[in-house]
Amino acid sequence: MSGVWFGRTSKIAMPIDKTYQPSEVEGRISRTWEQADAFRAGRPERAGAKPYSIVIPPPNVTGSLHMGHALNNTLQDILCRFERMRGRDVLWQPGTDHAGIATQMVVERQLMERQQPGRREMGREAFLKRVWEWKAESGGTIVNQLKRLGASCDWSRERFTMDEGLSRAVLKVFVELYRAGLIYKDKRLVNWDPKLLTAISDLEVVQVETRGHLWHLRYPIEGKIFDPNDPSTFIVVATTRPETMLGDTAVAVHPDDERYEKLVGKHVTLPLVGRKIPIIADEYSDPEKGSGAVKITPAHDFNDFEVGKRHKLPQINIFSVEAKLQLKDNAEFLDGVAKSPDLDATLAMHGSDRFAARKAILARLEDKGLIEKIEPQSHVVPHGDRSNVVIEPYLTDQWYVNAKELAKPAIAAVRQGKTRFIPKNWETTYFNWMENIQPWCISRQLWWGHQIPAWYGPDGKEFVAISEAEAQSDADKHYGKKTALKRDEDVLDTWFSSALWPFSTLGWPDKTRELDRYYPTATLVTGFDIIFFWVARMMMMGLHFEKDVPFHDVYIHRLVRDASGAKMSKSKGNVVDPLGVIDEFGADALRFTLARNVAPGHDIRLGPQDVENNRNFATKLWNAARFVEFNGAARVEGFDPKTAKETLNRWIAHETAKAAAEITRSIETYDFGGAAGAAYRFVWNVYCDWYVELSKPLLTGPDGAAKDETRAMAAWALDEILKLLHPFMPFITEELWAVTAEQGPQRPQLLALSGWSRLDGLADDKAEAEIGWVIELITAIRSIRAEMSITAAIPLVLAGASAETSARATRWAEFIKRLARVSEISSAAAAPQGSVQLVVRGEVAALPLKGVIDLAVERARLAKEMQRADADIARVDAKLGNANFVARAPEEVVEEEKEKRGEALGRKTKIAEALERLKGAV
RNA sequence: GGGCGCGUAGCUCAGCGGAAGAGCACCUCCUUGACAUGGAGGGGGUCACAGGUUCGAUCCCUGUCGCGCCCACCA
Repeated sequence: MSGVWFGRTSKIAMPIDKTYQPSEVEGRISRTWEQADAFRAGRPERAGAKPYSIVIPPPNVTGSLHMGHALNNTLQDILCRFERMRGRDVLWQPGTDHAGIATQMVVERQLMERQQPGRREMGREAFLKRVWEWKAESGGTIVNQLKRLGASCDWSRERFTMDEGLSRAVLKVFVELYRAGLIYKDKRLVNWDPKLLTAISDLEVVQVETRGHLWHLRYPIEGKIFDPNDPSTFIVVATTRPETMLGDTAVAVHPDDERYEKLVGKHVTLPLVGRKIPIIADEYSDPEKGSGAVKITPAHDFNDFEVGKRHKLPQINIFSVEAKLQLKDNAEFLDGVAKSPDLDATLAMHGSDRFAARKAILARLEDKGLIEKIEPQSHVVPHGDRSNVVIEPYLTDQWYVNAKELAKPAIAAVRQGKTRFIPKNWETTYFNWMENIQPWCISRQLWWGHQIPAWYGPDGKEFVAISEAEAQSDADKHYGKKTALKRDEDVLDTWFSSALWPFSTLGWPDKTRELDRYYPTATLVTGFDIIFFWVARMMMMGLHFEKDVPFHDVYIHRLVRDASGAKMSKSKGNVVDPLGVIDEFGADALRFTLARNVAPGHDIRLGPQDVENNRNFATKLWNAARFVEFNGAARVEGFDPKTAKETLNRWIAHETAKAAAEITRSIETYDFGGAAGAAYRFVWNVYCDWYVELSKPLLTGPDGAAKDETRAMAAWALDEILKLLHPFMPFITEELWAVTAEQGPQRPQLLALSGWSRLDGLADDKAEAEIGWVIELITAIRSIRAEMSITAAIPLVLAGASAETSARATRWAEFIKRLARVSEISSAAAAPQGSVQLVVRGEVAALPLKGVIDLAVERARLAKEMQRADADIARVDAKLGNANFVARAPEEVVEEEKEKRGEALGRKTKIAEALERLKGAV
């Protein structure tokens, strides 16, 4: 058996402190876990166990723990600890992501702040060295924070997307996909970030609703003399981006648009440039939009690019990489344009930023009467998710993955149920995206990342290989002589390596034992926001390279918001730091709050009030354990709850089994909120509120078999509670497990235990009926006491009670007296005059309060109850009187209604008698 | 424009075909030997609206209104 053995050697001081102090306990418990090495996958004692694996969504090395991480990892930890306790061989694979753009930005910012030479000044090699240094210093932060949360990852297997093994996987995947024709280089428009100076993928572009304008421009028709007052001398095009007009190479109208029929085939003279560009007919042009004629700028617009290809239009790039006008020495721009004063003025704008250029161009067009009108218009403008600048469609050479091809098996796998999403409706989202997937641009003009394994010969021919030596040898063969090669400078999209995570972390491309044992993984737990970025791509890569899905279940959770439902953001200043919450309330309270608040279809709100409440829950549990300890309720080796004789003990065993079943079922179905809620109710409302209270007379009473049994049962049920709660609240449960271990046989750590509660054969309806009656009776009496403000002890008379009830009353007399503050219990044929009469499970309990109670108030109370009984009877009668109901409803339902009728009638009779007797009292 | 989700107690949410639930908040009372980070009791809801299906609808279907998210779209 693994793990540290607790027992008399434990250093924990007894007795247990009055309140639970997470800050004192958590660090110590963490260390014992580490010593026990029980998070390690593949421990010898679990060699024969079924594996269960989860790969962590690798946080950015730049990151520090935020609430999203806290939620995500709490849920994974619940699953891992649960499965570990069920005896599975659990691998929770941890690691971090190199986060290309984010990390490069962080280090560049640091250089700037320290006024050190920038990236380009220091050069690639020195800069990368610097990033690695930064990683060595700061990269461990998030891992340590995850440990504070209690994440039971196999830390011995921690990986980094740029470590040696994973880099090897990346190389191999790239080369193999290249050779299979699934990775290729292409010159087309990409989303270009003019601030970060790199291409980004479609997914890294966020569309921002912006209030802008629609400018209607007049393009003079060739061969006519432009006259602002004569529409036949020009054609109007509408645009939101007038500055791109310098790169226009056509004007398109719809083929069926009669307004422009005669103009098709003619040319216009592009203002400010003087270029003659054709008026073409293309269905892309929408007669409903704008003027119905649209300017075509193939080098700066995705749609225009396609139109340009169809019509073999030239592509004129007018921007530099920084999105400044690049006109001088721009052969494409100058090609076929005659010198003119207008052109000179345009060339003078060379180097101006795109937004400045827009203003300047509009001013010049205005001067010339070339603006027909300006309409306000709101539209969406693409922004870079990292840089937050406007993204420019830009014509460059980039590497692409043929995602359409790779998506096919990934779609099929979900259709066939090999991978299922929880909640299921995310499958629709997945299909929608996968079925319309576009080529994935994977090259980035960055330095930090996996450099693309492509080398170029002097003629630009590419050689893709796993190593430079191999590429060189291919090149030498190709050229027939030793030829100097130049390596592609770009690196891969960070998500490229993340896509391999489920198998690269297990040692792929080597055929490792881990790969064999833990792939496919069981479950992926992640946020909906990275379904496309990550989940879909892991599906594609996993299926392609391992011929199997990377995970069977994908559990998708939503966002953590603040108490008022607002998204947490630095700018709003409403970010709740999980570490701060842990410091204040403990990791268990935070975890339990997150788990309890998870609700499918809803974001998770997290307020301090919730965490505090769950901290209180931890305290409650703590004190229950303290109570058990005070009363010498030590665990008894081999105690079998089935052998319990005391009804109370049989009842708590029954309730424990019920709770265990509910919690188990809920975790199995990923209903974390349900599981945590069931645990909460069982611990607080069943064990603490009733079992502990009802057990007091037994525990403080004289020694005897009943006392011994109750001690054993109290300890047993507490143990079960600790187990059931451990996945949610690992620290406090482990601590209490250790503390209670001091009073009884030695045992391994909770975490290492293979002993999840499977409590069969403990159901006991008889015990439930008896204790249920006791509880309801006590509750009813308390209610009357509170309502009537009675503080003194009062007698209880059971009126016309059955033999069974009388017997119960005798057995529970002491408990009822104590908990309901009853002075004595007697039986009578009928309730004494002037008493309050309570109907509890069909029996009348009378409180003789003549002189104490206000008879009018009591009459009103009974009348109200009578009304309720009448209403119940009427409702049931209406149903049973309905021939259709009796004929069509299922037999059980009809039977149930009849029983309800009987119950209600019985109740009514008792209440009527009570009222009658009350009259007599007056 | 396409898709998804949500409107249930003051707030956050369960329930999803057979008599409206929890936690918090609120009100009243209580320092009794586990716990005031506590205990006892209580008030509070035409389950968004309108139709339909059904013996029966908070629950299923259709529509309307409101809220949120995702994808696509710089004429």
